[in-house]
Amino acid sequence: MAIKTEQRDMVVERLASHLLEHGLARTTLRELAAAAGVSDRMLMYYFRDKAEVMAATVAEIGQRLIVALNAAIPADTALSPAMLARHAAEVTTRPALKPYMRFWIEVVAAAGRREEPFVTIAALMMTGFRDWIEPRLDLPAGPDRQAAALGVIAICDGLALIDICSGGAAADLARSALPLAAG
Amino acid sequence: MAIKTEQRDMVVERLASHLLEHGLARTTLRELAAAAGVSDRMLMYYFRDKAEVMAATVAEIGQRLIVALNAAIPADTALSPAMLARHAAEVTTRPALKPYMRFWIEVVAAAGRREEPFVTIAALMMTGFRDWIEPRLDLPAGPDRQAAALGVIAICDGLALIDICSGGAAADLARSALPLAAG
DNA sequence: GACTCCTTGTAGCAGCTGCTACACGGTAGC
DNA sequence: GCTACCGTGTAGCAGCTGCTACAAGGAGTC
Repeated sequence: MAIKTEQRDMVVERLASHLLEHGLARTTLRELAAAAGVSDRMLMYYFRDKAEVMAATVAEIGQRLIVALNAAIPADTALSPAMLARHAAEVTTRPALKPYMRFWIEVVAAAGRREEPFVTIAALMMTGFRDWIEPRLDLPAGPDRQAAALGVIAICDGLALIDICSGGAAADLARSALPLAAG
Repeated sequence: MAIKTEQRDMVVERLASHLLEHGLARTTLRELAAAAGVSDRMLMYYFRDKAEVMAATVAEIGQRLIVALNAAIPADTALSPAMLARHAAEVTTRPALKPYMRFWIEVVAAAGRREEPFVTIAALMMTGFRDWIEPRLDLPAGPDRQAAALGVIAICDGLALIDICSGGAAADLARSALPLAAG
């Protein structure tokens, strides 16, 4: 039993890196198995089906993103919504985090077409982001702080979309214009 | 020849409605053909390959979105970036336009994984949005106006993402917090 | 040594994928 | 009437998809 769970964890780690690079869609079991260094037969031994593979891998990627965010903006930070948004947007548009944002948008797109397990995962990850942002805001807990956290998320995600379509320079422009556009 | 182009146009119109409802990914030629009321054989007669079908259909959907936006916010509008963003975000979160935003995010996700024809189409559509927003801003043409247009797009897209993951109420909350979060 | 169970390779299935070869009726031009 | 070409249906191909049946190696237990 130990071998199985250990192998499973290793597979998930490798798959996380692979999906971050190659995207969520158009993945086949054989491709995933090759990327994980196992046979597709074994993938179905470690996991019940493909959906379980994807769910575990996306969860792993979400965790990595949270870890990266923690490293950039520690838990004892206390900023105004505008300052945190500015800081978070600067972090999420860094080259190191761009693959995560690209991947996150793919998850949302899959959730938008009501495809499981992505509907569930997207909602979970959104909750994770809110729980990460809220304690870093210098606001008392409550509806206003929740709304501010959602505002910060909307800003980071909107900039990520611009970045994908028009590149980093356009995203920087958009970021500079946000105070004017959202005022 | 006339019949062919007429049929082609009709197919594109029907496919646009179908894709808006069912999403961009996981579409097969046979499914598309059934939705268009023709045989898959004919689909490949009207179009060179599946990519051409998708490109034409996505372009049609983009046009419909622009038409809907024009109806809501006419061309002779002249608003401050903040006011236009507020107005545009209110429009794009309406139930009638939600499918378009959901679809747009799917296109961006496909572009993010560098999948043609979506890379090209996403860039084109982004340009279309900018060209739609800029003349509706009460700013002189120039870099500042371009940046402001990008800011408006980032806001609308960010809110669309929130809407997909957490629902309309959360998107409304985020919208209300934007002045605070982007200040 | 016999037994059991975890782990793994081989082989393959049924269904779907994008796409195509081929045939054939209709219509326009001469 | 003949030819040429447009439009369309039938049938199917080669490759891929998720998933599985079967068998067997290996380690531990008695």
